[in-house]
Amino acid sequence: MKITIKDIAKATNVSYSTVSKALNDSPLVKPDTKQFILEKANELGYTPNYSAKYLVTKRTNTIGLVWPEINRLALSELASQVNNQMKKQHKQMLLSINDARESIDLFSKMRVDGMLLFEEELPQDQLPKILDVPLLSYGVPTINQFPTIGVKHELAMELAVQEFVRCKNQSIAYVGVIGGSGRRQQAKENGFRKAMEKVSLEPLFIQTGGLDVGDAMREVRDYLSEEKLPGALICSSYDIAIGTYRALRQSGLRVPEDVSLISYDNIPQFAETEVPISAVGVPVELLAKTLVDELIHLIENPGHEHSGCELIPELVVRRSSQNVR
Amino acid sequence: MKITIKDIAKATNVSYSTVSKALNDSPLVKPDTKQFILEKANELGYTPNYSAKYLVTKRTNTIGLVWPEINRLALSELASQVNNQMKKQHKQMLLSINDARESIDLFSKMRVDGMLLFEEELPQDQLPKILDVPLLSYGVPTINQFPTIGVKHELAMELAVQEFVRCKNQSIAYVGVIGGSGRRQQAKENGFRKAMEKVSLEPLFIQTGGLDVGDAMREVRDYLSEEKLPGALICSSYDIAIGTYRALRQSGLRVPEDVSLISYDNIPQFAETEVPISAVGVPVELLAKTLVDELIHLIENPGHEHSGCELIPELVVRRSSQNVR
DNA sequence: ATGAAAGCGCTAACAC
DNA sequence: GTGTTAGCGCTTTCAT
Repeated sequence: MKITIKDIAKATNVSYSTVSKALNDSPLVKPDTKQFILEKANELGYTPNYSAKYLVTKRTNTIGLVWPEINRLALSELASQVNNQMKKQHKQMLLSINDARESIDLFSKMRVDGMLLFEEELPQDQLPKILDVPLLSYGVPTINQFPTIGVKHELAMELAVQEFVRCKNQSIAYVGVIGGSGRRQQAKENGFRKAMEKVSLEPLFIQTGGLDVGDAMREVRDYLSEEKLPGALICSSYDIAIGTYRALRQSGLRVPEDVSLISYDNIPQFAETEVPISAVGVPVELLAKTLVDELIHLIENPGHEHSGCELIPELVVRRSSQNVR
Repeated sequence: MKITIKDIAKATNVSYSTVSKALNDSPLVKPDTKQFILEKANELGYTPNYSAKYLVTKRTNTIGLVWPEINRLALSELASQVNNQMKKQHKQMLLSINDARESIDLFSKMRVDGMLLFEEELPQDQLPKILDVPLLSYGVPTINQFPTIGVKHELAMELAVQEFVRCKNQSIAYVGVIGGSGRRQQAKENGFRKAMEKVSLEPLFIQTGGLDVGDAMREVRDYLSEEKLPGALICSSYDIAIGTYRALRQSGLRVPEDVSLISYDNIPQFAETEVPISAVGVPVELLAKTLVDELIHLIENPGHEHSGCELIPELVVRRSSQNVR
């Protein structure tokens, strides 16, 4: 049924090793022969078998992206940009949207060249400790774990808080998952606490319980019905910001006239909301490029584990925070 | 470096064929031996090599999802539900977010058991005609192409138009890509034309040019600045609906008081917008289940190609269309 | 119940 | 330049 190089060999009257060389564009094959073989291969509808190839080369040229939480826009944008970067490096990227354990397991068995992990709910220490495949995590760097690219979340939160303070906002709340198990979320929350401490303000919190747009919308709405709303909100992600905004609008509150907003996640989509939303975070292209470069470094220099780094976030001011109280 | 069954064989003093049997839980191996081998394998950190396995079994138990447009929420929800269904069927799902040609190519070389294609911009006839791997498309069924699961788009548009008519809306516009090359979008557009014809109303159009939230927001905003807005809008997808809604709000228009809205895509997220949005479409779980069942059928009954079917859409009325004019 | 050996499709020495 | 061959890690007859 399936065409193999042996079939091509038969059809062209050369040995199958010559076919192999021709297909791999080896200089050891006479151009005419090569040409002829290639044509025949095409004609027969030959599709190389990557499994067989891998078995001898030990390279799949494929990397796996472990991405359990598929519908978070900021990560979707990151995934997309990572994919572009990978293409530039001639690596194929495959995604798995099962939970981290399962995905890592599958990719390991597939023998991808490397893996990228978007950390979310699952604490890193629940993952397999030893792995034969290099894995780079986008999360929170720690010792004795996978190499990790992180973000200086404390600095991000400082930038946001300082901007609010500059605009004379004293009453600042953090909207997001509080006390959850996801390490990126924990880091943001802690960053906020420390940033508020630095300016001697009392940190306020709105617990969303989850990371979906709907979680934020529900919880902010409930909060509004019971408590006095702070004048300034720092949302922990794009989706949280969208949910928060919707809840505010439902209650007739205007942004930035009644409430100022700054969100975490530095992605262009914030410019395209009803009211453009100010944001802090590492620019997504930079994040993508760093992740890809670092992973490829890891693949090509095994053992050379430097445990990762933390990138510098930036503040992008848009309309949602433009109101001096 | 990497542990193979031969290493386990050595460590347990059995032949590697026995190890193979033990690892595959064959009844031909004595329970004690099996147990011992399994323990040793675990201890050594053995990870099966799927490539080698495939080479002999011709099964990867893996299906590939070709999904070029990653940040469309409705498709992201569908992908997620498809993944769940696959898990139930003990199939691993892998995604590729490169363009359709490249993704299909990669999955073919990987010899996945089957492929699922979310059709979008690329017309189906630009894809390879013969494929050794079964491919099921989510798009618009046609003869002489891949088997395809579609939607009765005309009926969907009828449901929407009729609902508007029932609420005394005479001025109805379709918001989406007009005259594009994507077949799903074409089908929606045509469905709208026919549905309007049936009720003898003049079809109006707002061209978004693209499928992103931002495209819709920009174009609807521009439209508003130049033309009189129709009283009722049918948005072609979730993202288009969100963009449209944002543009309306920016212009101070209220939904449904000033404008009524019904969107294509039957996903639960429509209940969680600022104003819950009415929608038509095949319920996403049904769509997911049908796609998975049909693909598995295709894999297990090669040659038995029935060219696909069109599912029945449903109307879900929410607040965005609840205004009798 | 266990082992020996063939072979899946391919690459990479090495020989000619 | 081209052919021969070993072997990658595994499953699967077929012997024992």
